[in-house]
Amino acid sequence: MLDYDFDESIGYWLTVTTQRYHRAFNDALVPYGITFRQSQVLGWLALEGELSQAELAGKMMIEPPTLVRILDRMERDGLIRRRPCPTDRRRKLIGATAKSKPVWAKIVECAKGIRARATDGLTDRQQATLKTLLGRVHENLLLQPPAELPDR
Amino acid sequence: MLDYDFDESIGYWLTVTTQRYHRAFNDALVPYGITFRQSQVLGWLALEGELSQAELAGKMMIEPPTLVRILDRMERDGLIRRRPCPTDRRRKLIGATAKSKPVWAKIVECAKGIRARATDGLTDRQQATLKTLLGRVHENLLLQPPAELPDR
DNA sequence: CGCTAATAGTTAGCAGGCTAACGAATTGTC
DNA sequence: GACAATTCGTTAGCCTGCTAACTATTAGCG
Repeated sequence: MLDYDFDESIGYWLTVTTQRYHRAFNDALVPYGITFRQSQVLGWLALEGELSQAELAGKMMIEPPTLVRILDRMERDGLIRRRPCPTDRRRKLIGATAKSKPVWAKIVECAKGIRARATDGLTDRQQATLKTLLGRVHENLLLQPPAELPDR
Repeated sequence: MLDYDFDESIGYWLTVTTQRYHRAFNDALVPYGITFRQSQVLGWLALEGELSQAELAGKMMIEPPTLVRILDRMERDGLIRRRPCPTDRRRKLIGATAKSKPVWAKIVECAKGIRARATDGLTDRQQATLKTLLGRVHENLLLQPPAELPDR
């Protein structure tokens, strides 16, 4: 039996921690009928104003087809609006509706609450270290996989 | 406009880093026709031998209904076997098939490769710190959410 | 013994992640 | 100006995550 201890792996800890984080976030958002990803869409729109789907997908680091259905649901629920771009008929501009404004206020509350829970007992310095280390791992994995060696 | 900077949030870095990790892992496993979660199933079976679905779900930290379909696909592909438990007719014991053995060897290779890529440039001490901090965040979020205050 | 409670696995339904492939529109180039 | 390459949004199909609700079985307790 080949041994590989999942418990010792960075991947294991990334997986379970992120899963917990998303679950906590989504649980906290249930009363407002919204999800983690949907809240992130509203977050970017609040920061940047109208964005095309490609721009939004880029900022959220997800693929465009993934975003399409998230936006479909949000449009169905009246949280966002798709508007044809006046200068490029391929593009659609995504904007937050008036209905989403009060929801966004609640999201910020939830986000701060979850963050406080998540970082309980960690110093500011430790939190900064965590972000730095995660950033490094992220960057490492962004690079192309090592060139295909003619292995075997 | 309420401001909440996603880029500064621990949740943001957890999300994007874990996503990259899973994508890299899944990409590396494509040649073997298997996924990250499926490889984890084989990992636990290699470590522990036969397990019931509830035990397996517990170790993988996912809900039983999520595991059911993962196992359905693995059974369809001949990687695992479901066997009725002789002493408890509710339970089914999950075991790895002979066909999965060579696949498991490949998985270990992939896992080590991804881990090496992910931790490139990090000292052993930094890797340990990362795991410790992730463990703390995970533990924090495992606790019940703060008792419902009669807010508003 | 018998009834209730708890447990194991499943199904259904929803949200989200990906790739491949496609039509419509724009850009670039000759 | 016309044709190829690129970009944008979408659809289809697969895998993974959750909760709620169901069946079958076992455990607990009077």
